[in-house]
Amino acid sequence: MLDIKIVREKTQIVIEALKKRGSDASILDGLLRLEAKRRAQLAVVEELRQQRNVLSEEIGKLRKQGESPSALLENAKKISDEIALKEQSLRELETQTLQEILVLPNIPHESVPLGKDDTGNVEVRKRGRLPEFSFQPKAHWDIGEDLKILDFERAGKIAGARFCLYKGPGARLERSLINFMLDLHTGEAGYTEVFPPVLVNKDSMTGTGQLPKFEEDLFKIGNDERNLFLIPTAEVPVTNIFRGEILNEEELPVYYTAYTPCFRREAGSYGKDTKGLIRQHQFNKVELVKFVKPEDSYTELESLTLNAEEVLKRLGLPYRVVALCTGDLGFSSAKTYDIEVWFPSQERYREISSCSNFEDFQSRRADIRFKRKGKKGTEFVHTLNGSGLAIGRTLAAMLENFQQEDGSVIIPEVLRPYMKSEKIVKG
RNA sequence: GGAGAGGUGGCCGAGAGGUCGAAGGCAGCCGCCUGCUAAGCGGUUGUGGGGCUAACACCCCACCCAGGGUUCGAAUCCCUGCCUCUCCGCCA
Repeated sequence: MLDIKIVREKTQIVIEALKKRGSDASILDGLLRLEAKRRAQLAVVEELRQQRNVLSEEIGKLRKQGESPSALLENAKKISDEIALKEQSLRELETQTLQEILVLPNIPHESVPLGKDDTGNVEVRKRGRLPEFSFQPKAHWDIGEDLKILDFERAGKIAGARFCLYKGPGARLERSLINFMLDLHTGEAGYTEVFPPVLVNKDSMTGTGQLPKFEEDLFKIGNDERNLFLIPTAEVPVTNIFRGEILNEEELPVYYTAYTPCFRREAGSYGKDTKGLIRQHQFNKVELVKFVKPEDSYTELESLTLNAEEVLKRLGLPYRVVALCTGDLGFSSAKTYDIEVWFPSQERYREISSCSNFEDFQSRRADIRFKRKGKKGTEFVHTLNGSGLAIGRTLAAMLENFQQEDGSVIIPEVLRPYMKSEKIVKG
């Protein structure tokens, strides 16, 4: 959420930001009008409340002196009734203003390249050698089915489309990747491992920006009055760990890493990646989340991205890093790097991690603040997160990049202690 | 699922319809005193919003888990929800 004061006082900046994102800046008009009304009404209500307070105090004093306050009572009653009335309309204005401001996207950082869609994204670096094959490389779903480690058909029977049943070395590989990534991040990189709830309430979803705008992407538990949602990413529960809290300056930065399953409706992506592990309703992910001081957030974004890249480096998977342009930037993000891994069967890079700095956009929504030593008041922390990495996509990329002509798949060195084997073979 | 207890400032803890943003203690900050460590003494220290400012100061409003209600007036009374604790039952 943007600061209403900024929208009010630095409207031009917000208009520019919306334009850069390709959004219609005229949506601000209604908000500004509402906000003006809201403040006027607030002044009215506060003025009345003051009058009431003065009268009430007077009444109290008279009572104490044993005199009758009946003359004042009538007036006080009248003012009280009026307050109730005006408060009603103030509440309505507040609700409307909040609704409008919650759907405004974040302001892109000045370093974000201009562009209107993903064609405007800028490649920042490229690492690893693309594999060369003396045969026609297969798609990961064919490799997985031939090795009998991925069973999409039976998953379809159990749950439906966009689910997968992992078996034998496939299931073990999934687990190995989770453990490898968590071990890596909790090592030198210094992240603390957390394992959060994967069902969360509405406030949490609003805190990180999934609600109110993107409800159709979420699975909702409908037969329970708590109205919980399945998380689409660990970002939600982990960022909300500190919702409504004030941290001490010395506690920052906080680095968390979490493995969780993730659940997405994938509404509106019919026909996209219908085969394979790329787009599933349920998938595993190891997430990186940081809470930092504002002045550090952009160096923290660089290091967080490097932490995610390290996984691919150690696995030996070729990848590139892309800076998303203003038109492709996510709703809550001020700046995002996508990490994309090479898929030989598709002869292209596909997103495997998205590392973002949200600045104070999420922390303002979620009310996560910190206090500087010796300074008055509080400030919002900056939050960041990135996948480190999406497990299913990593597994898919490994199958494709490390496939052999005989249909087997070589396990990279770093995973062998987890897999207890060097190779996945048929049978 | 059943029966109780409770949620107050950074922490502990009073309060019980009026002058309570909230006693007291601890912690923190400022100063004094003391030639050791320590102790002692005085003062001070919440958050958000609005107004006015170049800014500070200042003024006002709100906040004692959350949301409603009663009342001229609620931390205090009533209702609902959430959370925590104890006991019983059930359960991976």
